[in-house]
Amino acid sequence: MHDLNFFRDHLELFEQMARHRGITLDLEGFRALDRERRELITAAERLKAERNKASEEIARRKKSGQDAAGLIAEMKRVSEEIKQYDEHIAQLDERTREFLLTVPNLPHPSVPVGQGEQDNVEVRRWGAAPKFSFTPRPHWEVGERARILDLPAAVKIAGARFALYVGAGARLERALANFFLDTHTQQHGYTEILPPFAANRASLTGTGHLPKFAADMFHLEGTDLWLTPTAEVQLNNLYRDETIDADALPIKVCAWTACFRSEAGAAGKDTRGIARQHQFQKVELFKFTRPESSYDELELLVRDAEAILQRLGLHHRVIQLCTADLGFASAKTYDLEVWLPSTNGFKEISSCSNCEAFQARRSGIRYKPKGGKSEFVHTLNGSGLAVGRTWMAVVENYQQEDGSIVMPEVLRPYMGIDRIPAPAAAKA
RNA sequence: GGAGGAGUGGCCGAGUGGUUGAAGGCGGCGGUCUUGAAAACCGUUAGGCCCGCAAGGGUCUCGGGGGUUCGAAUCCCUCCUCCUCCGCCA
Repeated sequence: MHDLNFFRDHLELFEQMARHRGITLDLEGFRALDRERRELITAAERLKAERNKASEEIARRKKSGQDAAGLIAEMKRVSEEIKQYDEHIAQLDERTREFLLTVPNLPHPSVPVGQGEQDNVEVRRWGAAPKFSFTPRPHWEVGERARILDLPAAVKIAGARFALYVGAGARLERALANFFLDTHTQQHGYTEILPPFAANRASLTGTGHLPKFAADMFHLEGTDLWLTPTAEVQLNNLYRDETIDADALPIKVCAWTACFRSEAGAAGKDTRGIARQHQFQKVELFKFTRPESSYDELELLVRDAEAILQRLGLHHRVIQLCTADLGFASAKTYDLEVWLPSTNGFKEISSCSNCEAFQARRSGIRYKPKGGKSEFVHTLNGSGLAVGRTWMAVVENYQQEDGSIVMPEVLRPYMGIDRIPAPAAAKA
């Protein structure tokens, strides 16, 4: 959310932002609403000042035994009037807030202006696509042959867009999550958090998931709880409505969680395999930083996520999103895309964003510099990485002609085996 | 799930309808003193919003929301959180 005063004073900035993001903002409506609201506040406060003065006078008169009945009667009328004003103002406040909550963040000047995905910019590539002496199979075929993935069972238990892993497949999921967490905590300096998998309205509003994206989440009926769509929500809200000690910054935390997404509007997209699920695991990276260092920290965050792909030996590239593709709360985003042989292309596996003070303002997360006034921190988040999609990438990139899957070196201690055996040897 | 108790400023802690945005203490900041420091002493020490070029003025905030009243930290309702006891349970 943007600061109301800043928004009012820089409408031209927001007009440009809307154009660059390809959205519409009713700025004229805002102007009228804002003007009316301020006029009413001024009028109401004038009456309140009058009432406060009169109340003192009443107290004085009563103390000295004088009559105050006339004044009291008059103030009764004034109070009625104030009540009318306050009710009207509350309505306008709510409308202002609702409007402001739907205004996305301003892109950083370094973000390329674009119309859509096609205008994203490739920043760098790492590694090379593996060469196969046979036609590589998609991960669901490899997984079914090796009997480590049972999608029909998941459909029976829960429905479409759920997955069920078996044996070494289940262990691979667990191995990946552990490898991610160990790397980030032991080598990259993040503190591990294991948060609730559900979050309330206030938390989801803080990150920007509510009110605008309610349809993308699973709401727990009859409660104020939603299944978390990403641990970004929980990690951001670790410090909601708190002032962080300046010396503690930057704070780096990471969390493994399940994530739940309704994927409304994604019908027909990624229907085969496990690329797009209602439930998936993810290790999330999150930073609270001082404003002046947040962009340096973003570069480091991307490197932390990339390091995982590199240690797994997976070919990937880094993409900078253009203005039109930028997420609601983000001022600048890099996506990491991993090579998937079956598609002969790249697939998103991580998204790393600097939200600047956008979330911090919504969530009330401040820090107090030495001798200065408290200010909002900057928040950054990134996947490090999506576990299910990494599972896909490992299975596809390390598949062998006989159907076995070689384990990358770094996973072997976690897996206890060098390769997931070929189908013939994989009898259940 | 049942029965009680509690939520005041950065922290502790007064305050039960009328100059209380809130005593006092601690902490923080500035100063006096000191070669320096400590101690002592003096002063200072929330934020949001509205009007205003500014200086400044006004208003709101004592867990959240609502109500009673001319006036609420103080009375009433409701919700949330924490604590104690009982029950249940992985």
